Amino acid sequence: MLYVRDSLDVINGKWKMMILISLMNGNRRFTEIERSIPKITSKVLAKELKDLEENQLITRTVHDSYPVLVEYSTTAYVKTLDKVLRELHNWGINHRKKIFGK
Amino acid sequence: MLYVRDSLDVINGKWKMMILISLMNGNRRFTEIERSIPKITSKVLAKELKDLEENQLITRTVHDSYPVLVEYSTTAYVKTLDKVLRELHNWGINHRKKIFGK
DNA sequence: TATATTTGCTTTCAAAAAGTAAGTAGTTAC
DNA sequence: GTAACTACTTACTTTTTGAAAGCAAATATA
Repeated sequence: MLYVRDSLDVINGKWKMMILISLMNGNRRFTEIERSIPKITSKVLAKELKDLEENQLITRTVHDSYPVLVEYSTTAYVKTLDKVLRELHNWGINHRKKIFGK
Repeated sequence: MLYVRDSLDVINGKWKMMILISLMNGNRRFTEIERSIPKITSKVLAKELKDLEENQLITRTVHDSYPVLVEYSTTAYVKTLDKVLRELHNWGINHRKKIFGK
């Protein structure tokens, strides 16, 4: 289990996974993403997006149109997180059952 | 991916997973655990152990011996996290390869 | 034309979390 | 008697988070 630490260093945090999932669900614009994640604030979202970009998990594209659009999308690399996310999802379902009964 | 949030609420944080892994590896005493996790401080460890206990992921047993011993161990429930941890481990290996090259 | 609203953020200030270092009570080893 | 170990706690500093407001440019509404 030595390498769990390495994973956590990248994807740990209250929001990173949720942002990745939001992007995988097709949200691309800043405000879309913000609205898709309950309770996140724009300051935190802006910061986390920068973080994720630095870690090459997402890309930020500015479209030179009128009005200027900024689009975020996941890189191919994020697909490698699929299994992690699936297991977290499964465990979440399970845990919810345990806590709230049935 | 709706339930990832529920999982994160419980096992998120810089240290929780590492503490669970340490316990799964056989460490049971406060100081053992502390020594097994680089850079964790006793204050943070004490707090996280309380958290994990409240979430019923670990148990704390005080042995009324001389000297008094305190032992921590994971509950059966933690076994359900096995897959999550395994995937995080795998991804960590993979990520390390990507960053440092093979 | 004037006002309101949207987008993609940034700024300011307050609160919470995390880290650092030292301390403590009891026990035991030297 | 001095030092060391165990399982923490306390006091203080630094970092991170959060809440709220602001902003420039553009578009929509009245």
